[in-house]
Amino acid sequence: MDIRQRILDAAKEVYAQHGFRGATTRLIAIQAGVNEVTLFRTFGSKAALFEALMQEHVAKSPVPDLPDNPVDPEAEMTHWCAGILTYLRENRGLIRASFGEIEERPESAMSMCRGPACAGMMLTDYILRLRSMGLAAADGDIQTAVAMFVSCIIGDALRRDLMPRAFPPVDEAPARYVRIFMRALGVEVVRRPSAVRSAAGD
Amino acid sequence: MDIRQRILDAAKEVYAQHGFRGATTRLIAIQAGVNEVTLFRTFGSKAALFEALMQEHVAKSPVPDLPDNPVDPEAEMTHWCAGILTYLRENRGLIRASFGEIEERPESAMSMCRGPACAGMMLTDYILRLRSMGLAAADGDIQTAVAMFVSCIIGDALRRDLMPRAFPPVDEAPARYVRIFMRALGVEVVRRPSAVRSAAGD
DNA sequence: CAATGTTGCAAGTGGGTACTTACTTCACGG
DNA sequence: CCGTGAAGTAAGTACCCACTTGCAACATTG
Repeated sequence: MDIRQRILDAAKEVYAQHGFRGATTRLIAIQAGVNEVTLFRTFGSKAALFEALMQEHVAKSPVPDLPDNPVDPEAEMTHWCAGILTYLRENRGLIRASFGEIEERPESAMSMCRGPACAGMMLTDYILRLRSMGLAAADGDIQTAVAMFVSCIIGDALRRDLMPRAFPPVDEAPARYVRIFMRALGVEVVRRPSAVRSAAGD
Repeated sequence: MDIRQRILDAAKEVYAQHGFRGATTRLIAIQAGVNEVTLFRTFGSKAALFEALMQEHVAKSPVPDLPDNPVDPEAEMTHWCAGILTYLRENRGLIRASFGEIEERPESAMSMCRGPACAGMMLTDYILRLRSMGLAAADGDIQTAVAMFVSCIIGDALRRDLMPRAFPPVDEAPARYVRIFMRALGVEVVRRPSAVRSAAGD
């Protein structure tokens, strides 16, 4: 594989585990299987390496999307939620480390926020569509409900390993979160023959 | 003030801003207004100092409580929520830094989790009391709703400064969160002459 | 085969960090 | 007024870190 990419991957892993200060160029080089000097020849400095790392992360953060024409809101939101959860869990270490260094390196934390911010806007739009179709209550506090939902997903991804008993089982979590969210906003459960089977147990 | 306490306070502040590695004994000593040698004479080592810091933090984390006999659930939960939010916001830096270093220093992150875990249990008990009084729906998924609520509060406290537009206004937040939470669990709004005025705007 | 470019290796530089040692200063109580 | 203990000061030790330099090994290409 490309040496540049190998170093970036190594940096990501080491940074997630040890933070910026703890991610020494030596550790990164060892993890990447290259010489430390090669690291400096490729990126110039540790700061430049991490700038490249953050750029790469923002460039390839895949937020799944919600359909423009809702058919089965529960199934659609559950699938969407599961996708985001998976992504956040895979990058758990990176996100946690970045948040922990907000005060010293705000840019990297900002990079991590772009995904959630985007997800929140997508969900808001989706609920507005549901409402205009008469599938959601007219008096729901959408902004707050969405904020809660997004925080909930982030919280699950970042804190589940610390306090596992505080969360519903991994495989049921997305469906359960969506259920609560729907009830809070008065979104009706649509029953149609073609609908994907509900993933939520009861 | 006691020199020991001054060092502890300084360590807390510097740690919140720079993390464990960044919180050098030199910085802490300057912040505390004492000589670096005094720090070592008092605590022995940097590690011991931070152990003491975490112990102190756990010892004095004030989780407000919910009444045993609910009268006005909305007002009571709103007040409780506001209390927790205030506490979490005051310790935002400390909590974020600890979470960021989970991989390297799990104990400190664990210390930070005791508060939220406790809060979740209190809220669960409270809702069960409401349900037994017939004030909450019998079919609500309490565990999940509580998990969402706790994540939501933590998310607000830790991420509001990063993405302020994603949250309801600070002064309205507790009331709004509680409203959504109540609706999700089918908790009825009680109207009594003696009840505290609802803090939630609509 | 020769020139070139990429990588590894060994060593070093300057600065920071945790922690120590030896000495001084100073307030306080007998 | 003298002894004691708590605090400051100065200097040093051993180590780690980002980053540099000079050179050797090797593959690619003309």
